[in-house]
Amino acid sequence: MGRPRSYSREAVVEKAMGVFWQNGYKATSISDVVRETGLNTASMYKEFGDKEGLFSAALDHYRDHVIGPRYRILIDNPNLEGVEMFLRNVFLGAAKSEYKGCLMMNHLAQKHVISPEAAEQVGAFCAEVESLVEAALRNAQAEGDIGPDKDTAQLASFVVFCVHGTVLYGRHDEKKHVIPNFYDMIMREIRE
Amino acid sequence: MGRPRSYSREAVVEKAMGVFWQNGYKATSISDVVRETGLNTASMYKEFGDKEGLFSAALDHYRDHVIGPRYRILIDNPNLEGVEMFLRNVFLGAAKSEYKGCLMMNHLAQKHVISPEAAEQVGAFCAEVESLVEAALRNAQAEGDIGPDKDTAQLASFVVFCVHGTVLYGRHDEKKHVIPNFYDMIMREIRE
DNA sequence: ATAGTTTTAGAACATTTATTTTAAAAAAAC
DNA sequence: GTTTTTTTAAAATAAATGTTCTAAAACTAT
Repeated sequence: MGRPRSYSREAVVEKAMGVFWQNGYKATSISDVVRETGLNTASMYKEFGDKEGLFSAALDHYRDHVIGPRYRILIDNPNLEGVEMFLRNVFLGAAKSEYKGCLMMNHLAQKHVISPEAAEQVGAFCAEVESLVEAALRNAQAEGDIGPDKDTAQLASFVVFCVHGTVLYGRHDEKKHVIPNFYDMIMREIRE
Repeated sequence: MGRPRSYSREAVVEKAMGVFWQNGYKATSISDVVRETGLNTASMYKEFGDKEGLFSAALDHYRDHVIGPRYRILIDNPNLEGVEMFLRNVFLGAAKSEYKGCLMMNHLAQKHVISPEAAEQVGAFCAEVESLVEAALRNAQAEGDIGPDKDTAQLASFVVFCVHGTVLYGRHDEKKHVIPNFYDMIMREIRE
């Protein structure tokens, strides 16, 4: 009952995410978001509470709709083959994308610019993806696909760092062509 | 003639750099800088023109006094040994540092938050350090210290990415211990 | 000393920002 | 059709921000 809302929450979050991704938290104003989403200020605040609430929703959306799907293949194939497919996808996809960096990683160096809660979200995200990779690597080790002497935790850190950091460096536009080659380097690091 | 200034430009830039480094450009207010440096607003604007001018001076200072010295050893030893010493220093030093990331890299994902001129400065910096590394690697190749099939440009990209990006990831505090091990991985990548 | 020059402290200004309020608009319930 | 409920549009507010101005302070040269 009551007047029906004229917006879709998901569409709004999707667009807001784009603005935060492009500008960073602090450099994004509510006006920017309002302009981009078409949603008015009052509804914005009613729906998300405040700017931080909106950012938090954007982070969740990023996890669930941008990064999450890319890790799907690793969840379905928690082994060396999964790692391989995952990395191949990531580095081929990244080469075509806009190189805005990883929304989460971009805010890793700005932990005290965002709220403690958002920092927590970012930290949890890093831990989560790293443990996904490590689980796959541990299985690979158990199956004898990688050496028993390999430090899977360290390798997982390395992989996540490369995956979520390379794209950032890729923003330096003329270096785009280098990105896909990271795939070979990383796999060699895991295998040999 | 005239009243003598009560501040040292270099000391001011040094402190301003620290604030920008910690917060990022947009999240740093002139008030923050004034509070931190003790310098008053008028002198700030007389000396640097505006906020962008101050940030530009901070970037220069970072290049000349923070990163520059670390590359000294590579300039003096433009060969494999130089690369080795450089990386050892960087990764051992980074393990002890504060993990604020690389001031320049932190702004790579925020190119249009800062001014085009500052973006230019950041880009030039990346190109500069990369060509330093590549020069050393090319010499190493000429001297037969690394294989003739190695793509020195690509390796240089990889090294710079790791050097200036790892520290960023290192901010994820509990992973600090992983950082020093990157040294081995990178050297293996170069050598084998 | 006085005049001239530059820096300083801090008030002043204009704009932007995050957020709240007010009143009209659009639907459902009775 | 009136009441009730929720959303909306836009004005209003309050604080923060980038920048400029004013007048006093601190020095040099004459």
